[in-house]
Amino acid sequence: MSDDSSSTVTKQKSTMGRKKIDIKKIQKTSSLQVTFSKRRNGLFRKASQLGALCGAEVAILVFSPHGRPFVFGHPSVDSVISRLASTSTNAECMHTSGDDEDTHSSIVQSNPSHSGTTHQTSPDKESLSLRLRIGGGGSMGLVKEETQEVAEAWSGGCGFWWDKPTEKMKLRELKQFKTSLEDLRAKVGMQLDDMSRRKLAARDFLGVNRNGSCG
Amino acid sequence: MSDDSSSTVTKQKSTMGRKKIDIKKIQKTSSLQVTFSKRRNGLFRKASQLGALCGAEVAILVFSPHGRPFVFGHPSVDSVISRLASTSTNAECMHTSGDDEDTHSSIVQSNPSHSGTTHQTSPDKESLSLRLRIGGGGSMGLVKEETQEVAEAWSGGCGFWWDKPTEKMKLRELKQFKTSLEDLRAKVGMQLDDMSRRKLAARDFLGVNRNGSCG
DNA sequence: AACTATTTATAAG
DNA sequence: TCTTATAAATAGT
Repeated sequence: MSDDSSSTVTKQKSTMGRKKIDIKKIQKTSSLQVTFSKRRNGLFRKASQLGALCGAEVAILVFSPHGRPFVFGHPSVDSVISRLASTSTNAECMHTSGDDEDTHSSIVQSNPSHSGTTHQTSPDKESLSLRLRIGGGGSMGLVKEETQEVAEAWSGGCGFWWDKPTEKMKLRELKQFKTSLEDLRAKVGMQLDDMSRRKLAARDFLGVNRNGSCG
Repeated sequence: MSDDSSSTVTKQKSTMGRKKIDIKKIQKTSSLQVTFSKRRNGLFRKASQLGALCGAEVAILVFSPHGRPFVFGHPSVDSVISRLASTSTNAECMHTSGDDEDTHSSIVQSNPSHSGTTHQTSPDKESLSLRLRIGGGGSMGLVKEETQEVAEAWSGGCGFWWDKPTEKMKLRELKQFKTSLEDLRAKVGMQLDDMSRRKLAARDFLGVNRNGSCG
């Protein structure tokens, strides 16, 4: 706000400011990492806001250029995936689009099981050796310190989680994840049959070519 | 840039401009829908850019407040989900990253199968009766008209897709999705066993309570 | 990791 | 849906 620009001294710009870039693969490794990190955070922030603002459920999986996975979920990844699984049981539609720089790959719609917004599960902290390299933080005056810790404990590590899972994982959550997967497996199994049936029915209904593209 | 504010006529602002809002559940239904739509698009755009810029793979699932699912994937949802599934099964080591500042729920790490960026499947448009209510797009001077159309066709329906799936779906993709699910089912199955084993081993190694919370 | 000048995203209308 | 003023995200330092 207040800036005595009336002064004679020329305040030279300390930075050039943000520059426009085109959406092409970044080549420079260092900036690639920085950008990935920044934008991943930005993406998750947006997702979080979408969830909070609209009561939407969101799950995001990201594989870094190096192949490292990052997951975001609101209220949780498991819940969203489970919901998709159950959703898919009754359903069938999907579509893919594609182009390159600014595009969505596919958009799917399914059934509304519950429209209520379950908010984020509170991070029950009964971690084992969770606080390994919590460090970080700093100027964040927010209430989600707890989540913060958990997230960092998850992301910062040198081994992969399935190798030394307990080093930074809550056994409770491991169990939950397992349950979730079992559930998913069961649902997927049902869905496969269900889908086959529906697909055939749909094809029949439409009377479309029952020769090639949709066997 | 150029604005002759020196003129006597007061150019009254046509809009009040963007206002700051707090990230709480929007109550007004109409603005909820508008906001959801805008922000979902924004989220997908960001995800797309992350993929293009960094060669990352991204998958997003969103359930609208009404329960309608929207999916985004780069290069495709299936590929990312499959990768997650397979990821959990193998193992190798790498280094860390880890930082976070806003609100993620959880972050997981896994193995780098391939760091290359498989780019998006080309949009073979052989939809059935896809263009039902395409309407839309007017002043969009971009190359993604197609994507735009598709997105609208998907989101702007009044019925649910599982009710009238074939109205906007490619049977070919249904088949692909099924295959993908079969694959996922298999992988999940393996992972479950793998996880059980590892969990027990880890528990043993740590000597933690083998009574309650981690059955 | 902090800082800004800018570009983008968007709340209102 | 289209515009506009402003809030936010972020590229480069």
